[in-house]
Amino acid sequence: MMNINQATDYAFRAVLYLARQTRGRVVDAQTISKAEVIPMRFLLKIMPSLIKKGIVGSQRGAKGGYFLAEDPEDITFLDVVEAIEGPVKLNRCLIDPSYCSKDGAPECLVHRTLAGIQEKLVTELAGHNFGELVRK
Amino acid sequence: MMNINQATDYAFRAVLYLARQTRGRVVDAQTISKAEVIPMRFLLKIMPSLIKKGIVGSQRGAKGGYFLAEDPEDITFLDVVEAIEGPVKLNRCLIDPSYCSKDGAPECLVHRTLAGIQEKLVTELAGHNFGELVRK
DNA sequence: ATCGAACTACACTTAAAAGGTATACTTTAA
DNA sequence: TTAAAGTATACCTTTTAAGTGTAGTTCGAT
Repeated sequence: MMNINQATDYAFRAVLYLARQTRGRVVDAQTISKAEVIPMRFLLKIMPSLIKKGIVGSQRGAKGGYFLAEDPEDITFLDVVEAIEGPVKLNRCLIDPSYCSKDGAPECLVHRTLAGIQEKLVTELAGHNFGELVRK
Repeated sequence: MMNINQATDYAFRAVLYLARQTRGRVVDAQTISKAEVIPMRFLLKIMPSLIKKGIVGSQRGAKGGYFLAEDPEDITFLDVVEAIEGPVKLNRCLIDPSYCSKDGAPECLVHRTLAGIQEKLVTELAGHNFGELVRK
């Protein structure tokens, strides 16, 4: 069914929430959790992935929280997907040919076609950023 | 990670195999299984889904097997994906809003954006057919 | 200094889906 | 009438998804 997972869906919404704040504002997890209806502990678990990717930053301790680390215009849907799920791959074979039961046969037209479709998908994901969403 | 599943991958290859035969030729499961390196019992399990969609036909009994029920030009990647996995949906919310923790709020820009991306993906999948692959 | 608010790390649990296998049955050409 | 071949259904095992628990660490405020 080809879907993004729940964690990514939550991440999109958390990033959009932060993108809507005045630049640099620090918001604590509970506030985001309530506003975006994301289970608190789950949010706390996925934020580090966004941090590692450089999308958000965090401040620990009292009055701590999260803030956007980049300009919303520079954060694409692809960035968030990759932060949470790793590289997009329509088919395992496209990343690791050892998964292919035809063993990465270069003549596999199915996989070559999927590779082309995947490229279009990646381009499309990279074509939407959070600045665009904030302005809507 | 957004991928199609193994069953769909096998289905692509089975359909391509049949598309490469002279039109209407009946090929039994074991032959397809061996040629395309697809576990026999698994292939037998997924073929009925292709039949229900009208992509392939079957003949039971001795000398039975499967054959392509349509012109390869008329069978798209989307057809096969939908036969095996059902409708493409990047996010559960896009099919069933009750899954959305924000409960299908029409103002959910994330989901609206994903809907647009999904549409592009569907178009792309529908843009590749098996006649094209056979000619390559 | 220290207390508590807030993030971090990591392990655990539960449920669902993926992937595959087994058994029994039906159809049909020879 | 029999063996070859697809069909139906149910089962099993492994992996992934989604979420929770526990024990930290950091740091602002007092």
